[in-house]
Amino acid sequence: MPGEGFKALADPTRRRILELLREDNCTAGELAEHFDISKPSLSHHLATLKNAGLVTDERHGQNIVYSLNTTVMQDLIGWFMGFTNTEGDKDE
Amino acid sequence: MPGEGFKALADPTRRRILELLREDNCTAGELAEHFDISKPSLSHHLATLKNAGLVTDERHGQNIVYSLNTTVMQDLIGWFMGFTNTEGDKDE
DNA sequence: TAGATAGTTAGACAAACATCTAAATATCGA
DNA sequence: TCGATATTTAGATGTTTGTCTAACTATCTA
Repeated sequence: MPGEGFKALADPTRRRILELLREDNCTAGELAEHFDISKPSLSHHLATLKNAGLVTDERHGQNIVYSLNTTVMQDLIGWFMGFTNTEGDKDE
Repeated sequence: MPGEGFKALADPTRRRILELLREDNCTAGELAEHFDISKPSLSHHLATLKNAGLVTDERHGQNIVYSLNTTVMQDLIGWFMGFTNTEGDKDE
């Protein structure tokens, strides 16, 4: 189930988008200013992130505002946490 | 720099390999028993994980034993941790 | 309602990826 | 050294991905 999330994180542009949204919610246009790719390409990345559940979008007039979905982020962190403390996990 | 790590995690077979190695070190052959893909395909996945620094390998006679490199795993976790506690990060 | 602005959808294309079979390398045991 | 076993490397192939331009949809403003 979290497979889409991991795939979404594989691209550096998408990771950077998440980092920007961590600071503050942004419109698609504001996000676009940070990258050297076309708006359709950025839109495609946003759709990938949305599909993975990592971001949500909401229209405000002409703009569409994107926000981080921390819940899904937490799920991914949960997977990673299984790899910390491996010593204690074993029956030893 | 952690880009290779994230790309390596994008594939479900590779994530499963990491989960298996979390339990115990394995030879390439032992790992292969858990998957329905050819040995060369598995070897390719292992090379990807090795290239990302997520696993290390060591030859023991005829076998090559793979182990998790928890250090690089921790680096990835570090990236995720930046997404927890976002409220406290802001100047508010 | 017409024009401008914000953003997405459609379609094409090259690069990257996962997979396979066949062949090569490395080690062990007789 | 020869044959068997473990694994990787090479080369080919179909699929997925990231990118683009062109066209479309939605909203605002005059």
